[in-house]
Amino acid sequence: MIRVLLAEDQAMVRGALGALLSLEDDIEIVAEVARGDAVVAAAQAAQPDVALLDIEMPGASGLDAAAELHAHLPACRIIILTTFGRPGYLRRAMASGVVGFLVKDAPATQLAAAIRRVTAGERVVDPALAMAALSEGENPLTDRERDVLAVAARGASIAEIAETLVLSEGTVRNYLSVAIQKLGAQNRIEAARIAEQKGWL
Amino acid sequence: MIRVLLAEDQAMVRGALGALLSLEDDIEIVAEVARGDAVVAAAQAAQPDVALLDIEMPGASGLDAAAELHAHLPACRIIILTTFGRPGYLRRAMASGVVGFLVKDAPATQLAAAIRRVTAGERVVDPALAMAALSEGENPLTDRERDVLAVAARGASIAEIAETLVLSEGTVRNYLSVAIQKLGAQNRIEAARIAEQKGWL
DNA sequence: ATATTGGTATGACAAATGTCATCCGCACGA
DNA sequence: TCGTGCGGATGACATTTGTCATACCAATAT
Repeated sequence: MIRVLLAEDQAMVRGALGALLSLEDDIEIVAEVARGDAVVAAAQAAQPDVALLDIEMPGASGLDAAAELHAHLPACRIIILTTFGRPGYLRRAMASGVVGFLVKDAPATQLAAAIRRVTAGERVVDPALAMAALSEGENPLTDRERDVLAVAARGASIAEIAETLVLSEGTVRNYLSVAIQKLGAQNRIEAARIAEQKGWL
Repeated sequence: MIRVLLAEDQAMVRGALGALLSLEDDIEIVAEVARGDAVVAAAQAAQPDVALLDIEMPGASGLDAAAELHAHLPACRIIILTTFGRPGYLRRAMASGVVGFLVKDAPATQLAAAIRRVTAGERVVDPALAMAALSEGENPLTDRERDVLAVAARGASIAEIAETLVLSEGTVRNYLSVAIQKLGAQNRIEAARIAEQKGWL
């Protein structure tokens, strides 16, 4: 039996995925969590062979959870299962010890197949997504540019961003200006959208 | 047997929900679609008792599909199953002949229960969401204000919005200004976020 | 018949935003 | 040790955005 931990915040989706996997004779759900910051503790208790992590979760993102989990239980294979196939996510995931990356758009049958393949030591990544990650190159933003853009994306004004990040307003404007240029956007709203869509946020 | 049509764009979630419901002895999935504009045709072919519709779908939103489906097959009970419990969505759904409204955060067991209840003629709505819809009141935006805000939400500049909607720039500014005030926002980014979050977009 | 409301438009003005040049200090690789 | 890049800052400037008053017309509500 392959022991699987399932981390997904939406209860109905979690339950449904659990039902789907339980239909397989060789797969067993040994833990279910709804928060990113509950993954490691649950994994230490349940000792799963495979952890299936959503990215969008409260507490900590699936990517953060993956890095931490990999550090604590290196034997546990990690598969990211997420809504958005942002190339930037794939990059971060691979750097966090993840061996599988599936998007929820893929057929349901691929899920069990992916679990078996990573258990056998293979890596499982959607080829189209891998291509996109390779062709799009690195995140061109510096850390601070990312920070500023992330706050701006929530509708904050320059003054609010400056206060949040403890910067002068002029500095915030500079970072935003650079980010807008690097991303080829017209204004920060568009810049934020582009960065988010690529998983650079 | 209760005949169910399942409309959800993410294949993996759709497959998982199908697996979950197929475990029930009295429920049978008779049709699965991935696009909003495929719902009515599939329903006419499969004659389901209950249609389970996601809101976020390509082609047409689940709410649009609900209205059309209700017009074509009034006997079919419609349940909206969606990620976001925006009160505005609930309002629109109820006006479109929907009898059930579930959020994906709810426990998986509620899904089959809801299907049985709507089949028995009951209405099923998350009480917390119903309260929110009642307390938040109507969408305060006029049609045009909504249009302008919707385009602005995608990062367009005033000039681009004006071009898209064939308006003068001054008019666009006026609408945005009014929308910002009505929503109690600081700028159009925040206004767009508020409107979207309430399902008013 | 007469307000009122929504859609559209102008013009003027203030505030926020985006751009640019320039500067400082610090860390890090060559 | 010297350059380079990043984090941080300032000041000036042009442009965009947000606000407000005002106006006209069409459709409703009273």
